[in-house]
Amino acid sequence: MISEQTASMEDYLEAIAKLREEEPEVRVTQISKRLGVKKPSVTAALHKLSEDGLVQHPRYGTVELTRQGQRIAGEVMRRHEVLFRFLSEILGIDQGIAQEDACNMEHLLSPTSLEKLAKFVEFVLTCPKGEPAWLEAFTYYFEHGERDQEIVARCLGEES
Amino acid sequence: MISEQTASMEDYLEAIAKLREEEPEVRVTQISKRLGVKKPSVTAALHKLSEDGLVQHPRYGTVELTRQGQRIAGEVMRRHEVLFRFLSEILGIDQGIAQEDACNMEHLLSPTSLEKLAKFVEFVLTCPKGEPAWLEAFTYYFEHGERDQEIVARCLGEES
DNA sequence: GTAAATAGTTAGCCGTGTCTAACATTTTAA
DNA sequence: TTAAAATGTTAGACACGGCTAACTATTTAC
Repeated sequence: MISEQTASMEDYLEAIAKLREEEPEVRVTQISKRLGVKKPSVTAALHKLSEDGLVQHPRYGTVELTRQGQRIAGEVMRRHEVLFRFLSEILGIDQGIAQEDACNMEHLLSPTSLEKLAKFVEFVLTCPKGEPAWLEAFTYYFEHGERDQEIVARCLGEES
Repeated sequence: MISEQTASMEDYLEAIAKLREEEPEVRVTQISKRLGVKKPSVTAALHKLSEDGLVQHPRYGTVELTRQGQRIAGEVMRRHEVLFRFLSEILGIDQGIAQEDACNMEHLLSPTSLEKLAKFVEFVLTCPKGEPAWLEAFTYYFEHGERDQEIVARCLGEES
């Protein structure tokens, strides 16, 4: 079966893809360190991913993603990226926490929500004149617990 | 240990709390139907939750949340609510999908992100004159793939 | 070229959460 | 009031994903 990877298997694919970007060879030890799991867990995971046709991994050898594996890893990374940017750049959450939350949620976001969220982030961050005023207004609101009256006035005034 | 419920355990607590709101008595069968799992799974889960002091459940009897259980269930429901409103009311995602995604992610959102997101939703949806213009602009952008020029003009014009 | 260090695997365990099949209890209704 | 239906539990299995201990293979350095 190809469909329905568990969250963890996606984590492995993602880790392998990222390591591959950094180094020419990916080995069990690297994956182990990156994910913070012991080496036997990596071996077991690679075994499973091999069965599913997502990685190639000769005994005692280096790890390569198959085309399928690359595709899935790419999707996971995209979900991560979108979530991370939303959390950090729009909500203004600390990058460390944003990374963590993105890591946790990246396996669960539906395609529908992903696309909407991606567009939303894009929409906000590519505003013709930099960040829109309301984002600044949100920061104020978050920090002070109430609206900045000047911005409210503008908001009301712009009603067509 | 009280800390660190798995996602599933939180699902059970949430289901019990919701059922409790609807009916005076909560039984294994109801939980089973609501979560789409078989009854032995419910029994097993209740056993574990009992051990953790989160539910009370006499053999063959009805299920009650302890104070602790209620507290955790409340937190889960809050996370669900915030995520759901963000997805459905701000991103405009179909309610069914929004419920599903909220269900999946509600166990993973950090407190920091939760509070930020909650404020964000509140900020957007309590705009003094109903939904702000940019939300409408986002819908347009999502549907047409480009900005509504009139709204862009307004956005640029409002720069102080 | 061989011994030590490093890398990787296997075997076997644990905890979580699910299932089915079989059994026990409680409720309902004839 | 007792037989049938509904409800709930236990036992035993499985998949996932993690761990340690012990083993094997490969690499490095002397």
